[in-house]
Amino acid sequence: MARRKAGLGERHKKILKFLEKFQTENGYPPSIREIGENTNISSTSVVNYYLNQLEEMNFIERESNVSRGIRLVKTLEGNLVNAAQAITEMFSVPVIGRIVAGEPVPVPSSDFNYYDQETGIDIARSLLPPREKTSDLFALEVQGDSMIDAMVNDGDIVVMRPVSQANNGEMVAVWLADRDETTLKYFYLEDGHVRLQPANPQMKPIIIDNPAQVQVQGKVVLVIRRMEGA
Amino acid sequence: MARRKAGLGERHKKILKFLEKFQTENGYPPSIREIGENTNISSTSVVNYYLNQLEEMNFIERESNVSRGIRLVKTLEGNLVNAAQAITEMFSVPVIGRIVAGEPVPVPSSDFNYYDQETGIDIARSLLPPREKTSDLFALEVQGDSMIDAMVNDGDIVVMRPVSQANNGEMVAVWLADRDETTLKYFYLEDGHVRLQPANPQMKPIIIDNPAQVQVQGKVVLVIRRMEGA
DNA sequence: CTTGACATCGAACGTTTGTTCGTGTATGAT
DNA sequence: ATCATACACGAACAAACGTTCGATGTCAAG
Repeated sequence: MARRKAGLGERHKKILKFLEKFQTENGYPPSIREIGENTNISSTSVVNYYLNQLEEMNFIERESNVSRGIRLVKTLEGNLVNAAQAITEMFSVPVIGRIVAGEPVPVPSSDFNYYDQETGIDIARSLLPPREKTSDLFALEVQGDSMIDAMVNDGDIVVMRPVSQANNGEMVAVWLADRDETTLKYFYLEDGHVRLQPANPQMKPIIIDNPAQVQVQGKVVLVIRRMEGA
Repeated sequence: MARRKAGLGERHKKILKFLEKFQTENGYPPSIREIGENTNISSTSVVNYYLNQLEEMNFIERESNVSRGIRLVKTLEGNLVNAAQAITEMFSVPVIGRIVAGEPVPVPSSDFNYYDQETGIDIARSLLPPREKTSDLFALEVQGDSMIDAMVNDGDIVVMRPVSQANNGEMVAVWLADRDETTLKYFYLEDGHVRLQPANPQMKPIIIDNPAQVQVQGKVVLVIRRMEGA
């Protein structure tokens, strides 16, 4: 057969693809024999030969004399596999519904089992402050243009934590019963009244004299806007 | 010693924490002996005993007679470890600077080596359409209130792909030389002129008669807003 | 035509590794 | 006091596993 050009040959690519697939599906790497079985390589020494080359080319790292001691460093697509991309570094938040102006936020009850949800949105842990807990979060999709003053578009995903009391400066979802309206605003309790400050600095705040009329339903921790057709 | 209440004992927790830590650091799970060595359990059968219990409680899954055949299902914090949280499912985009109204977008040159960047933002692959490539993306942090009409706040992270030509309906960063201004708008080329449509539906578009005056610098694929103090 | 590099392979070996067994202690229930 | 269960442990064993060796084939360069 023709000599290998510098770079990946067919067998390299097959092995690399299999490594990614196996690790994704199983949560641990394959053995030398499993790699061979799935790439039509009948000899463990040939698999070893190719793994050594993938290591030289910085696609993987190997630990000597360790079973399944293969760590992906770079994918076939060229993306670095960051050590930070670990089990605890990404999590799913269930998208449990829509947020619209005319209805209260559908805050899940505390015993709601999110994990049955098929729809969720994946979030890198590093997008939240280290002290923020990742449990109990839920996400809502914005429907309509009613949250413009919060700088939030139709279709945006708002990730929230259920709270019933807010601290000053936090962006919260509040239900204003006398207006039949949910709104997203920065919350300030000052001099016995509530100031709900829009994110858009060109808009004026809502002043609520009776704080009891403000039902805080959740605190916004993240907003994600995906571009349609991007 | 006292009988175990239903739920996790001290040794369960130590083992679970070690599993998370080892997998994060090594890219593959530990062996029974490595678990024992790091949790002060001198016997492989005791480690086996506890792993079986963790499996019963749905924290892990095990493959019989497979070395390092342990798959984390749930972390100590209670988060599900999703199969989607795999090597290729999260990646980093370098945050290479700021986007401000008065300067062109600092589009990186095509041979820029992002991976040396220490600052990056982690993004779940699932936030982008499946056909969107993850290479070549870069991120900018918005500085100032000048992108309000794009519904983008000071401090938001805008993830972009360098392009010099846009398709209709895509949100792009364009540099308007005659105005000395960068703006984020939805791009439409129609009847020989360019319509730059703000994201805020209450604002009017910019009409540019001479399309040559519109320098498309990048296409927005994602916007992320983290809440300060969240 | 010869040589060296690369690729391929089976076999053997020793180490790594998980499972099983038997034993002992402590505790709560009867 | 007895029994059942949980917890703890060392030892032994066999299978899983990675590495090494020697052999063979192909191809490009000289």
